[in-house]
Amino acid sequence: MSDHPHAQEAPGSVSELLERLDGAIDSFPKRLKQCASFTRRHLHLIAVSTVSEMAKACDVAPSVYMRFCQALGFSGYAELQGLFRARFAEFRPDYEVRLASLHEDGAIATSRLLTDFAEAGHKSLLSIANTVTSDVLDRIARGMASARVVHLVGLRRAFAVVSNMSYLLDKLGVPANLHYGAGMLNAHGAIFPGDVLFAVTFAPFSDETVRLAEAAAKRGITVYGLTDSEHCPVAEWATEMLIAREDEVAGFRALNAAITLTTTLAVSIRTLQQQS
Amino acid sequence: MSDHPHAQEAPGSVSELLERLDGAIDSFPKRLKQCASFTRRHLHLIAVSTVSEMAKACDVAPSVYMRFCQALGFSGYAELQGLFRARFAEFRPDYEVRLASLHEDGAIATSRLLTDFAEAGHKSLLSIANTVTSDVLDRIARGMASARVVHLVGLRRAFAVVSNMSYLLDKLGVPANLHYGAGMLNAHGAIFPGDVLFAVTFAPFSDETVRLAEAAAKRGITVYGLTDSEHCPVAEWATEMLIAREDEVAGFRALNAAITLTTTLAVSIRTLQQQS
DNA sequence: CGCCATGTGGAATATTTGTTCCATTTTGGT
DNA sequence: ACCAAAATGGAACAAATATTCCACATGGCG
Repeated sequence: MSDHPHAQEAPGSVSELLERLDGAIDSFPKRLKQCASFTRRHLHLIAVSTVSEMAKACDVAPSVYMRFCQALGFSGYAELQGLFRARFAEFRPDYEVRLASLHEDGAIATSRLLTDFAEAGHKSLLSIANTVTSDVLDRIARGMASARVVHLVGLRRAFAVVSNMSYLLDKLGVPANLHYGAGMLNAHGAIFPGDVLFAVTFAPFSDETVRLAEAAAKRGITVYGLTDSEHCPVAEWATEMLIAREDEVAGFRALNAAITLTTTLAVSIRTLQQQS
Repeated sequence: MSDHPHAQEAPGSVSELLERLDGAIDSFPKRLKQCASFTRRHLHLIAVSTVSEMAKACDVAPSVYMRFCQALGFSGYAELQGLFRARFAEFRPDYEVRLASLHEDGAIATSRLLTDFAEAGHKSLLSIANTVTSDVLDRIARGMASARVVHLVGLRRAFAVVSNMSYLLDKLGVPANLHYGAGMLNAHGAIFPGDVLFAVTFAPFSDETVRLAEAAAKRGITVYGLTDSEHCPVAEWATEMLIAREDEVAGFRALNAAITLTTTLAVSIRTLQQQS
């Protein structure tokens, strides 16, 4: 005997929310559609906005946004917002406990792992929208587009990121040079004035990457950095820094934020090329 | 004649805040030091937390955190928080309007790209949760965990995926062999019975990757494939296939789905190791 | 054309959150 | 060991925010 024809459970994850949003949008009246489409595109705002702010952004009354939340199965805005703030329960994550529970049941664990990583991915993507300002990205794109050669360095976990970047820059016709290997990073032999260096390193930071950034900066080369924490030592030598925080699952992190940022960077360069 | 010995202006940017934090931390008493050091390391939490939450995370009383804000020159927590929420004001203008003005300002175009790629990432992650069943993932994980050597092959866009996989397998102690380079893939020289091959290729499919999968399969090697479409020719030779559909933006695709799948795979292998 | 069902937004209320106050504890100097 | 100054945390108060309610508008259908 509920007020709504089909009383639903509240979505418990970002994925579920997105699915419900996509499923329900057609059956919504005008104003709720407005809410749905704006919210869909600006999920990351929910964590840091009040109902009135979201309502205003959607160009509806606060009470309408309230009904929107309820139409999705939430008790109200607070519960919806909780979904996006929940990640920060990583304060005292009882790390050990999660690890233990992870291998207690193998069959279930694998299926849970996938949804956990997908969820962590959603959150990482939200996080870059929140922490990266587009003007930094824009300045880096301009710097790379006009560089003589773009040097890429990233070891271990960061290597996938720079190798992807190398592929993208190549496709765009931007001269790029991927620095490989341990002990082989050679700033003096190959890096010249007018070049830029794009250095990627995640905590714990790779000494070699940091030293290459330092050497380049000291020779007057523009250095851009991509990392996952505010304490990256490359920051000291970099003209611009990008921070891509990744949510973790059982101590492992995927590379969603970093890959998305670098891909955006590449496409952004293309936009610049097309304008000139 | 202020209450505080040196009345300061409130920091107007995150950089200023950090400088003040670093400059003042030594002169702070115990509890304020706690606030400063936790806050320094978890700046990103401020935007989405209440005073009580921050205070609790710092292990101090809310009133202490309040004084901490004031010691930094803010009128209170709200003003400090404003610093981290302020940047989102730029999202307030109606979205449709911004769409039209895409070319007039580079930073706006870049910002639009970032939200588009984040959105594409969300969709890609949803897609794997919907199309990949965990038992396939589980079987691949078991196959890899018990292989003599895991051979990895992926060229061009897929290379970042396999190089990431190579890093992860290495970290887990799974013997892995990353096959590099064009024309150099050599099935006969290095792949032996008991090995498995993990082949990654996205449309348009790389001939060399497909041929290596074929050669391996014909020699009785177990082949696993990861791709982005049902029509991948590797499927013909593979024991198991993973399909990671990626959404595109302006003809470019990030690698969210593929990276998330492979990371899940790796952690899944670790789970198996811990059970035995 | 008028009625009912549904959608809408402003204004009232309840709840949460930020902020201040002050009694008590701790610290450091003599 | 004593005192003064500083720091601390609980509890009261103020402000902001979420949520509900209801009068009004709108659109479909007899």
